Amino acid sequence: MSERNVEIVADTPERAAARPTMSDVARAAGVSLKTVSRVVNDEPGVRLDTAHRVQEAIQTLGFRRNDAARALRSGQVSRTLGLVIEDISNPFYSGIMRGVEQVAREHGRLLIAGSSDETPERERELVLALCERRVDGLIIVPASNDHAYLLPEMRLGVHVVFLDRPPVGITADTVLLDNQGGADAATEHLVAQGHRRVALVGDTPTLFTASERLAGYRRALERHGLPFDEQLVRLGLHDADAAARAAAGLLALPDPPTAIFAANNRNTIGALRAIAAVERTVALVGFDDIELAELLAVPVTVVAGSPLDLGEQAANLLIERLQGSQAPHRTIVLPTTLVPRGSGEVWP
Amino acid sequence: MSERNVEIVADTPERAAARPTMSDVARAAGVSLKTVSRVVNDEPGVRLDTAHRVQEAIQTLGFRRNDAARALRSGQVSRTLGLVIEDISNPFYSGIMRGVEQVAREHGRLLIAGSSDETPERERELVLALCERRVDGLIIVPASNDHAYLLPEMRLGVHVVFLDRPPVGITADTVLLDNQGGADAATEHLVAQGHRRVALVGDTPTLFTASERLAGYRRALERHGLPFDEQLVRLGLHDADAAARAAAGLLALPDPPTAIFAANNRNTIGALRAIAAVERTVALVGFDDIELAELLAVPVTVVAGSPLDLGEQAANLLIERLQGSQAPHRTIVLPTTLVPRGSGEVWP
DNA sequence: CCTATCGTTGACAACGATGTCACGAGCGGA
DNA sequence: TCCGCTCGTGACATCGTTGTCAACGATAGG
Repeated sequence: MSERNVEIVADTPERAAARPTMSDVARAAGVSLKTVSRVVNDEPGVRLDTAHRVQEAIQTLGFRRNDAARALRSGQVSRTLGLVIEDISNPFYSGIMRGVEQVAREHGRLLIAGSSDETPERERELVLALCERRVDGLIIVPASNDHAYLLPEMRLGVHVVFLDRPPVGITADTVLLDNQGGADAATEHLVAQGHRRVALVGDTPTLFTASERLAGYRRALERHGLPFDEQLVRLGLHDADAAARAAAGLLALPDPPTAIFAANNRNTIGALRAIAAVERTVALVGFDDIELAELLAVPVTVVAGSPLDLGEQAANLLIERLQGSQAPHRTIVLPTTLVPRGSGEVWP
Repeated sequence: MSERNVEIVADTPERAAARPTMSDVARAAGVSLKTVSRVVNDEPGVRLDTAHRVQEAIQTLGFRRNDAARALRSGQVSRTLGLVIEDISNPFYSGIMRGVEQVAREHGRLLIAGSSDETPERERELVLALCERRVDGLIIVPASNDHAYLLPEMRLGVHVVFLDRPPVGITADTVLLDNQGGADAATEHLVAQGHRRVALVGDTPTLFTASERLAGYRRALERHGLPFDEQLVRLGLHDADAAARAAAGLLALPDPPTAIFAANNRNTIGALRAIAAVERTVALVGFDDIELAELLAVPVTVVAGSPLDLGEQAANLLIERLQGSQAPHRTIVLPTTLVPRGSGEVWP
């Protein structure tokens, strides 16, 4: 038949050798399997020179403990936390992720993360995949509108902390922002500057955060005896483009608003674009901080919580549970801060 | 003060029960362990009604396959990719992460990620922890200046792809941006506008990306017969504040530059701040895109590659290896694009 | 001098899954 | 009737590690 055509290329990756196991190390060091295990795990009861010989064998063979076997044998500790967020590449969520990572690292754990893209099925898929991998615990920014599917998992010992939005249909540890308070403060700030027609640009009120912010907005208006004008409220805006169109619509009204409260970072960006496109000055306060806000043509005033804090608090709650805490479920509400930078302090 | 950090107490979490195993399911369904395994893995050779009974038992018991045991028994496939980047919360890197995640998902894999914080030790720590967890492969944005420590791992079958910067001391698949070309194009663009004194604000040239961009800058200057003026070159600037101070220094020179090339996103932000602080108009082109660039007082012109693409390409290379490709190591260089937005097209 | 104790080590089972192989029932063909 | 075949199923070894317990020599105590 045809000759084999051997191709020799410099730098071709080498064929994989077999990973050495503890037995291999034991043989090389002339000790028993168990002794190697003791050395690897810093257990007491190994003479120093024995330990030394084992260490050397580990080095030369390039041994690395097989975590799967370890996890299998000794209970289910994967030393891994699972994180499900909406979109890894959104700065708000990557900030959260950073906070979670920091705490995880302090406790010797790694992070498996995935984006749910705001779809319930993907959230479920991710969560179940994480459970199969036996993560020690889960932190979830919910996209789903029913978390009953988590009940069996939780009953079987998976600890879950909800972040940014509360779970639906079950109770669990939760970390939230003070959405109502923040929205109230933002609106209040605009009213205090003398604005009487304050518009709202927000996401769909089926989202917990969106409806809370809407409620805060209404609360502030009511407190000041201002009417809630449906014409000035645009909801269901999930991306910056939709928000920009909605804001443009607001500004084109016969009796347009003099100020806008944008209820999340994407809405703020949209509102900014719409405002930039008209001659008038229009006041703007956004919910969530945005990068470079202070370098914009008109620096943006925002109310914001710290994503890093959110992540850290959630991770801390989770770690407490992993350490055996049987305390009742808690909901932690983190404050928001008003950061005046200019856009909220203007008047037409 | 109003209440902050409100804690709302709800019900107490239940004590963990034991997770059911395949044996439990088998007992419940009145079949053997192996049959359950077949059902769970969609293997052929199970009668439909048997399969159905097993499915039911799985449902009622809340069985979830133990991935550790599975991985242990059947080779080392954790269906997980490891990603080591500098900082999860930096938009450039979270863009990369998103790209990697997308490809990983298409191939049924999850992502374990960690931040190296640009320190070699942390990179090593992370990489080794990931190897212990037997990730199928690694994608690394190197912080270390010597990757020989990876050789044993690679010999033992861990596939590694380097991203954004090449490895040092070993060869492996690598995905880079066209740093020189991009820097050249940025400088060229400024020179074409008539600028003769173009400054450079960059990171330390021990970083591969920084030195390449410096080289591109020099190349463009030389091509146009312009002198390389050391006074106009500020290096070693790793964060926005340092870059801002350096840029301010440049602008305070007796014969200041009329244009600045900022060699990464943090440098660009610093330069923007410095420019905003002086009366003069100063041209600016940045390397890497920045969010909201188009909404800034003067929209920023940049040369940029797509972080998403970077991540996707790297993940694709890795997946190919996992599927057994023995091809020689490749280095893929992705192009950058010049995006003129205004700041690069001004003249004092 | 004999036992009790200690420090060090190893033999062996077990974790929960998968791969191999063998078994019995049912069927068609000789 | 018997053989050979397929189909559905189960018994059992096995992956690499850790927990349990026993064995060993050395030392101390009675």
